[in-house]
Amino acid sequence: MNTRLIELNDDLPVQQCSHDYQTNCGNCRLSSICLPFALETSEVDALDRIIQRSRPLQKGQHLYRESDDFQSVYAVRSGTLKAYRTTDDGREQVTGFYFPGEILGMDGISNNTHASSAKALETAAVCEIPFTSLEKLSAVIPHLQRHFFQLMSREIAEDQQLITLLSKSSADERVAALLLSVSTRNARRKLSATKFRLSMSRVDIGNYLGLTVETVSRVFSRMQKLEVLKVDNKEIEVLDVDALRDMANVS
Amino acid sequence: MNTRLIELNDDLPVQQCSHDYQTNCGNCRLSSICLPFALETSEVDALDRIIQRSRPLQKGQHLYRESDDFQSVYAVRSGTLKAYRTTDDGREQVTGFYFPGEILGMDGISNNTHASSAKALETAAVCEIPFTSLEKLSAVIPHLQRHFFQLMSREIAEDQQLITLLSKSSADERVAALLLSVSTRNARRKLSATKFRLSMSRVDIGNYLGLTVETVSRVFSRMQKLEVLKVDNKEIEVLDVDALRDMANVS
DNA sequence: GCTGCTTATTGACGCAGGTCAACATTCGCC
DNA sequence: GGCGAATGTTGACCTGCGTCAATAAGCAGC
Repeated sequence: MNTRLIELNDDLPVQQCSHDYQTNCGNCRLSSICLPFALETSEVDALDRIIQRSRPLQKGQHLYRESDDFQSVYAVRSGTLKAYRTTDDGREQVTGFYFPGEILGMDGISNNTHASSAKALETAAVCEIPFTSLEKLSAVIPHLQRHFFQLMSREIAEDQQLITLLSKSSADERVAALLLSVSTRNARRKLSATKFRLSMSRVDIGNYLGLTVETVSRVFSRMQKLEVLKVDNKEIEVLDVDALRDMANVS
Repeated sequence: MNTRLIELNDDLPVQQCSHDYQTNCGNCRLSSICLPFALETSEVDALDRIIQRSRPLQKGQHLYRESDDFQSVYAVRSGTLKAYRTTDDGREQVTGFYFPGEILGMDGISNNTHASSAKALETAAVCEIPFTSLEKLSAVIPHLQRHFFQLMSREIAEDQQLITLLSKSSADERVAALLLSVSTRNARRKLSATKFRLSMSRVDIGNYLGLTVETVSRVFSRMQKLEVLKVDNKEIEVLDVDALRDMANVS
């Protein structure tokens, strides 16, 4: 199995979309999230040369699938993706959501095989970073090597946080924690921290948090009744951040 | 805060213990688990030179603590350690158990601060691998760089498996999965896959699996009644591996 | 616009596992 | 070896969330 190239539906008309194919790392407004600060211009150019940009994924399309050959990691340029695994008995587990500037696919390095699948939750564009090229470049750009070690380490730390959430917290705490996570990640991209659209469905949220759809829905309703949130389907407005923080049990 | 050196209780008499301080990577019988196969003798020697071996940790001693400065990752030489985080409201979450040949501490790379604490569950010896030295060496030994990317990726993949376990599975499934994990890791070290001593307490097991002590205890009793296990306190004998696999829902 | 399909909400009810409590066993220490 | 503390087991009871079911609201395709 090999899906090195992004799976594209060739039946689609080649539409002229708003995504900028000409963007490179040097002028990308996400580079502050995606790249190490300390990189020099020449180094950014070297990185730019190995990165492949391709046509956006449509909603529902896969970027890669579990057990595909691992060739690349990916940086999200626009849209949202979810990563998920399928258990032996056929159930799905969402392991993460990925927003612009974030990197996914790193779980595939250990076996040369993707350990999870990645699917676009809405139209999404990614930068493909072939891993062998990245390795070679890392050996000569110390900052880049360090950056990738750090990115992987952060993924580990975040997974551990999710483990704690799943192991210890009530339904309210879990949903509150997810909303705060989305909120801070929005803020990092200079978007509103209090008013946003959840690109993922209630099913995905529940799956990610280890809850049923019904429970997620009830928590949203409860939070709305308590005037912590204003919920209009996928549009969320956080009315009381402090109350939300209290519910998530964080300081 | 800085605990670069392993925290030792200096009140203890300097005992002559059975651990071999003279071991190096070249003659370590764990190297097949711990190191990449493809390393040449000269490369192993280079690695050997940066590794620090120190006196064993006593049961209960910390190797590092959450929010300590990150300086090194560690390879377990003997004994078992647990990694855990403390939540904002003071609860503990065990995030992993580490057996001989396994590497821990990698979650500290991203912030230069350990994201978890590590504590010896019994007398344990570790090899300390200063991370900056490792980085420099990785840049000149491609196999080593790849190996560490793979190790971190494996940690991510394993955490994701735990996430799935916590999110979806019943108490029986969780305990069965842990026992199978211990069993296969023992087998990798040429120890018995069916008869072993659990170095962790029931509390730690429950904490790791998101269950209470009582539930863990009940599952053990149930499995004993079903003649899947023979349980004598920490001594476990797996009587029916297939049944255990069934309970864990794996093929 | 209408139609059928997917996604979200709400209510009624049941159960797996948490909580509390009593007791048993093991372990560290003098 | 004996004593106290820590750890493990078992039972009775309770509750948060899952399950099932009915209904409502979005949404894509025509």
